[in-house]
Amino acid sequence: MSTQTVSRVINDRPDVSPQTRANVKKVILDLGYSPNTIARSLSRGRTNTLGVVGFGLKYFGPSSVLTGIERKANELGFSIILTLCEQFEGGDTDQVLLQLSAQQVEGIIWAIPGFIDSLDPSRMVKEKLTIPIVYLNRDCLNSSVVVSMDNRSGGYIATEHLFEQGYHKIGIITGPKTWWEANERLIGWREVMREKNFTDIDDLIFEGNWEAESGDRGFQTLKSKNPDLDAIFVSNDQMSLGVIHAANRMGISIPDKFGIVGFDDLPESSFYIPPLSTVKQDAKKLGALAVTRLVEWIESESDQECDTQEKNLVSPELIIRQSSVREKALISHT
Amino acid sequence: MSTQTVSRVINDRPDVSPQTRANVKKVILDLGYSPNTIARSLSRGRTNTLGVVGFGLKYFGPSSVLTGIERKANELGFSIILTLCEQFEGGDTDQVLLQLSAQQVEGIIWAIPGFIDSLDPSRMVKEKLTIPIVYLNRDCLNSSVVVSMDNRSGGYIATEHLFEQGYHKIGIITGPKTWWEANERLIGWREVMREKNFTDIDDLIFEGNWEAESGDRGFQTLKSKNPDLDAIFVSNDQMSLGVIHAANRMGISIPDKFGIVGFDDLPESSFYIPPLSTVKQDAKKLGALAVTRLVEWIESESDQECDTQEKNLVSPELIIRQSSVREKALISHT
DNA sequence: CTGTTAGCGCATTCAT
DNA sequence: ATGAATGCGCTAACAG
Repeated sequence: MSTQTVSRVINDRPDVSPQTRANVKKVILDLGYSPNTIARSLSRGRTNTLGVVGFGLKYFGPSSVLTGIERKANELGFSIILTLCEQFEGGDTDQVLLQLSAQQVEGIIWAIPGFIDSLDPSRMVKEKLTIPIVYLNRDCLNSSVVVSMDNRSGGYIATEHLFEQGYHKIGIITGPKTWWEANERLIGWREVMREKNFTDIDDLIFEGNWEAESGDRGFQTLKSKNPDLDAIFVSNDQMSLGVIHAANRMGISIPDKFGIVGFDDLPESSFYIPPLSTVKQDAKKLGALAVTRLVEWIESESDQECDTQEKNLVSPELIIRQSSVREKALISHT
Repeated sequence: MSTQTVSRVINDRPDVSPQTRANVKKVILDLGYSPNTIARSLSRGRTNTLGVVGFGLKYFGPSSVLTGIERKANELGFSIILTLCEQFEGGDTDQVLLQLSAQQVEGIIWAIPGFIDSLDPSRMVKEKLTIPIVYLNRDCLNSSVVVSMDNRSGGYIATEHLFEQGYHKIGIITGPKTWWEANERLIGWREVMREKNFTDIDDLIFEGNWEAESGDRGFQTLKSKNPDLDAIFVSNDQMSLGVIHAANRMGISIPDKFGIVGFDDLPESSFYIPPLSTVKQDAKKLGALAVTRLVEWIESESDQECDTQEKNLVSPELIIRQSSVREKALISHT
């Protein structure tokens, strides 16, 4: 019995007699044998492995993205090698990319949030690497494949909703301004404000840091600068909680005197007091989409990088709960 | 120039002349060459790769554990292949283990929460596999290496604290009773109740599902069964939020009329209203510890499985905020 | 249908 | 200090 025959059986090749095939299968089962993937990869020149570079799993969004990535990759027959860069070690990102490349991943998902002064891989390294890289949640300007949440539209619908509910002066608490996502949400807000003919809106903007504590501070700051402020679009749910906290402490009732819309739709945000209206992003879907695009690219073999940059936007959805609705109609927890 | 010389340079072997070494290094840099890890693994018989099997990243705990695992593995020079089993596909776990083994991981971290009717790998497969497996957060009874949070002690200190604060009748909202962690926290609570000479405590127990919504239901149920109930130990922070929500709706003021202690210490739980007292678990540390133990085992070569089962408990810490403190002393958000 | 030959890229062992 | 031979476990290409 030669190794080839075994190889054929394992790979379900047609050219084996049913007899031998059965025999081989039986022995494989008895021995508990499983083929060495490493050797197979070396021989085939394909690893069926994807590299994922993330920024940390502290927040719900990134965790969901990763889940989406893993599930979809698994479904398509790819394994995931995970690397997390929590701290901003400059230049280390090149190292990560090189390492992944050395491990022969067939493609990379770069899920580091797009900073303005970013810890991106250097152009030099990127050009040397021939592996497909799909970027997540960042600017579309360059010539790479980028898959993103439509943060801008999210900011827009949130703000628009607040106006529709009869609030008159709407501030924003942003994420750190170096983050692409934070900026996009801000732009969405700006668009609505422009349409409503607001000018001189700088005093309506507070830069938070994604943490609840900064939402608390943001509310105080904005409210003191604008006593007539009656609503805020808050760029994530954690900071929204901080806002609720501060409003509560200051005796400002939500949603009667003050409206809030958050961003993310954490599982628990429907249990805030009051339940939080928010922009829901389907991060799992985003992750899955990134994998789909990446695998398409890998499978296509062709070196053509980007064809459809515009199709890679995932739309968020406005979830209306009590924190932004003055009428007493909506009380159910959805 | 033979491949050997290059190999020697790459692996920092001493027996190369400084001259050639410099040359080779230069060329490597110019070419942007990096060694093929796959081939190296095949040749060396070592992959420097760990397999991690998780259950999902929906909650803060598992995400933090994974972060801890990745960071520590990276530090020790190991890569991580991640597999997530979100759904209970029975028997599939064997598949996962086999797959990981085929990928030649040098060890596995099994971070699937310990269910009673568990989706554990089958004994058959486990015995065939010669790879070290470290289990996370589960029972210590068997002969494997297990690294866990000390959930029991967590339940104990939380409950004890509530009594110390002058609450008299203390219920518990548990996680799903099939989870080992949920059970352990319950046991901790039971111990205190026994010490306080409570009998017939079944009506003080409500089984939740980790979600905020079940905390809400739990509070209502327990309160209606026990009108004199004045505190609950809630087995995670999300459910605690549900409890706060329900209490608020029913006009029961916290902490004056009712005390709550949660479990986890989510980043935002200090911004609940009121800020939540909770049992903080350092999940990153737990993940890191699992990796440390696993790598020790791998490096030790010896087939001796477990030496120090008892050392692998990580202690949680009680964080006291307002939800369990009647005096108005503590108002800071820590 | 089955076996033989060769090679994936590297590292170990032994020569030189 | 360097090079040549050999093998890791598997598969592709060809031969029988």
